[in-house]
Amino acid sequence: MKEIFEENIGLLIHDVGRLLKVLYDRQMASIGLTRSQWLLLTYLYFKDGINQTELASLMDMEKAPLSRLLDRMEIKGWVIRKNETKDRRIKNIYLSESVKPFVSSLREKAAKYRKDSLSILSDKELSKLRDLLQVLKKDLTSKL
Amino acid sequence: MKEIFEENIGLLIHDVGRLLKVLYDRQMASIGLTRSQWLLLTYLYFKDGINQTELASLMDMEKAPLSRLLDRMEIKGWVIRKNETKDRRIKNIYLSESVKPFVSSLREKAAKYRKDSLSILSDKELSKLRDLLQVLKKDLTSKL
DNA sequence: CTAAAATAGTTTACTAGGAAACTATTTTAG
DNA sequence: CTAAAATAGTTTCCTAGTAAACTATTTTAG
Repeated sequence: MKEIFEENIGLLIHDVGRLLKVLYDRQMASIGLTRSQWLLLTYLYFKDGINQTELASLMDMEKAPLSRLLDRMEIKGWVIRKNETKDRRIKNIYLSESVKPFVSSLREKAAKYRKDSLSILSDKELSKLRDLLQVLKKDLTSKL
Repeated sequence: MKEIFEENIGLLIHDVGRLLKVLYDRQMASIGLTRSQWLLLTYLYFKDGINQTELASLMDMEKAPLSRLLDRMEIKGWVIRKNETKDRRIKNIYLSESVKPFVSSLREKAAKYRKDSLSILSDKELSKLRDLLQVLKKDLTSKL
């Protein structure tokens, strides 16, 4: 009877996503950096100074949770919000100076995790999986 | 630069899972039944009277979030907790009488949603995707 | 120029998940 | 038989997501 649920792709995706997240968070617990937080840092690594609306769109998330994520990161001293002078509604987000030197080593750690966590699949399988997920994501996004 | 993230399978899975959930919840909003709640009902449909520990294990979730999910469902009158008389630590979970007649029509609705939401992929692709996800889930579970 | 609309970000209320500490009960070891 | 260990479920604290209402600011239409 459990088979019924193991056939359900939606649930499988949900479960695999949850497992990847839990394993990631455990691995990185020592640094105290969750996956969402890592993702934020990585975006900033490429787009330092981006504003919240653009960042939310890039990260495919709503502005509300991003705002709270930034609160937590700001408290930890990883990022800084700076008001734009020309348009005072806008806040630009920067990696804090103290964190910058660590980001690339964080990225290495995350890359290693990523590789390990998916090592059960061959390169060919991974690329097939990626293709299928990209098609699905695009289609689902259009239905939103 | 966004490409870097579109290649990241972990994030893709996360996004697709989120999208499937949001679309499901929107579709079912009229019934007021979220996906987790639907899943719970479906398990009970097959395993009425199961206890919480077994249910948690079947649903692949911790007992704590299950307990809270049951609280919400009990308030809505969908399910009932009954104490086991032989071992008073144990609580068995039942579909409420008023809900039983609706569960199979809920299941039909959910099946239709499931089919529609994945219609962009062919049967062959879906079965490939399912296979890959199952392998991944099994491997990740073993790493937990 | 000013009132209305749009935009950027925040707050609040909700569901949902994990981890750890806790209570009540039952089982087990000595 | 009793003290310790194990088990079932709950509570609390955290992160994270959606949706909707809100504030402050800027843009736009008349």
